[in-house]
Amino acid sequence: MATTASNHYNILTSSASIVHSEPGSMQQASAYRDAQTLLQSDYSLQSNSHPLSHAHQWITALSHGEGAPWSTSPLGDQDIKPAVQGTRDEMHSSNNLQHQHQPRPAHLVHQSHGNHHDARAWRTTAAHIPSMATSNGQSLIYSQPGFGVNGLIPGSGQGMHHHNLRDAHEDHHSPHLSDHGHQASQHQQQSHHDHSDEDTPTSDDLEQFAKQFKQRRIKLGFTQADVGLALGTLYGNVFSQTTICRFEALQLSFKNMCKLKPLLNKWLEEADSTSGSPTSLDKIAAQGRKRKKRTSIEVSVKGALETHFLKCPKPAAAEITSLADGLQLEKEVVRVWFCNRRQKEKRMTPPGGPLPGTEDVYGDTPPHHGVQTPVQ
DNA sequence: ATGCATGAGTA
DNA sequence: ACTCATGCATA
Repeated sequence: MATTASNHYNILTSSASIVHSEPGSMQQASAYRDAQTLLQSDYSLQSNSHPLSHAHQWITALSHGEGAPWSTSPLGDQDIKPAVQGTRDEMHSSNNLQHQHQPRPAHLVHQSHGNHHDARAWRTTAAHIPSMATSNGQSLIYSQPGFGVNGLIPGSGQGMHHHNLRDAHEDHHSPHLSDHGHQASQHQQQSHHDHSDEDTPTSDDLEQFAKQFKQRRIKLGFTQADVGLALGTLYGNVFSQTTICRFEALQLSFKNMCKLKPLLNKWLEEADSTSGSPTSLDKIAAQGRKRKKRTSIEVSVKGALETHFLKCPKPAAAEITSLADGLQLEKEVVRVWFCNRRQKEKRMTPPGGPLPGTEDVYGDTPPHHGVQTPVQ
């Protein structure tokens, strides 16, 4: 095993620039951030080559037992996003990249499981009409006075103010799922397009937005990390470079994308209105937690795991144990691997391509995906 | 850009 | 023990 995975927990390794900041002085670590920043900018400017290309379709089909979180979770559905045909869109702050998605015929929702009413697929292959059109305006961005700068407040005591709004659900939206792919199943749409931002974007919307977002962000000279921090000063929610990156690459769940979009949208506005503000920021010092060192799994082992995943994406504890034993990995590592692998499947841009016959062989975890989306 | 990890919320 | 949102650390 090549994994450096010895049970070795260390505190803050790497970047020596980060020293322990004591409660009160959280202003260092800028060196670290800067380094990251530079690195990021570099990457960002390069073209991201991704073999991903296609339209996405997430058929969220949950597994039997655990399926159907939409009906119970406070946030309602997870990936079900019935194609909205409201022909309304937003996010045109200053671009002309929008497409117009016209009412698609109900995304052929074909759920097959008699018992589970979950599988719903909504493709977005739809024809993007290159004309902008967009009948109504949008401007669902509400700016609140108080923050002049786009989260890039120089030294404004932005030390600590992050109230978690972790559960910012988009609420509203009827959880009733009519699995029938009958067209005309159009309902539950906001009937007021005045300003409200309570519209559920379509996958296309998100895709377009993400694309534009990245574009603007780069033009404005911000790194993904910058944005993450800015969001913190704007909303109180700080996000990491990772999250911003995933947003841009559509590597988040649909629900997550929807949640982040408004925030990023607002930032974009602020950002380009204040395109010329000093950019001083600091990192919220939140260290001190021991984190297990990242285990690096050998490629061969990874292959084995992948194989098992295809056979059984949701192995039982016992199975995990034996698997771990066979691969000489910690059980926990294997368990987490599967969790992450499953989560990966649920992203907007699922991994792997059209795998031949490896779809629903396990009939439990319905396949959702089949194609991917072009990410830039 | 991504792999492995953490933790809150659930079932 | 899983899902989900999120991030540190790393390639």
